[in-house]
Amino acid sequence: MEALPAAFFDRPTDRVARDLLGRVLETTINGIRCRARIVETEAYLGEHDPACHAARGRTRRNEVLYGPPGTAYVYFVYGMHWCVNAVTRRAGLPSAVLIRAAEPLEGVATMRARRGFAVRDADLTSGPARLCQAMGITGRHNGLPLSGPELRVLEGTPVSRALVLTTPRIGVSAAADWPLRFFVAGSSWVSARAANARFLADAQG
DNA sequence: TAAAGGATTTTCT
DNA sequence: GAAAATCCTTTAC
Repeated sequence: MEALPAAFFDRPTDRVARDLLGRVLETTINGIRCRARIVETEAYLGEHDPACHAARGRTRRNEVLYGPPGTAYVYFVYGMHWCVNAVTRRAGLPSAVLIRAAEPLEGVATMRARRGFAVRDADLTSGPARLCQAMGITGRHNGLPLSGPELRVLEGTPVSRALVLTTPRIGVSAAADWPLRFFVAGSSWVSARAANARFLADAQG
């Protein structure tokens, strides 16, 4: 399977987020290969998007967002978790797609070991920080191309149907009421947050 | 089964 | 000093 070219990511961010569903995230760390099929993404559009890390301009933390498309933006949150993004659009335009959940395909035993053997299968990779922990992605990978030896996004098989959720933030600080843009494939491996948003969307008709 | 609170540290005000 | 693109455990119903 081929890695997606940088040109794939040099497009409007919401389109990249939609098109990443069904693609395959691959890590090869210490010679151990893990693969997972992406089932949930989230688009962060740029400096004008208050949810985006670049909303308040360029800082040391977010400078990778301003770099070329097709690189990994890996950041640390809540004092303990890593999350991985694919940087989109040309250098100077700070936007990215957060990879929120995936379905384990290969290297599942390693994922289980990294996550702790007590976790249930359904919790292995169903969240942005869970996914990074299972795949072995850390700050070491920040700024690396997504077609490198350790970290890649492969062609996979794009999904024909997807759910697009534009929702208020759920379960985070109450003051933040700007919309988030989730893209979800039909899968049982989505995060609790997307499942909740999906439920709310259904409930509202 | 849902809701609430803690963990833990970087980042920016 | 406060908040953060989260996860996990505990507590209550």
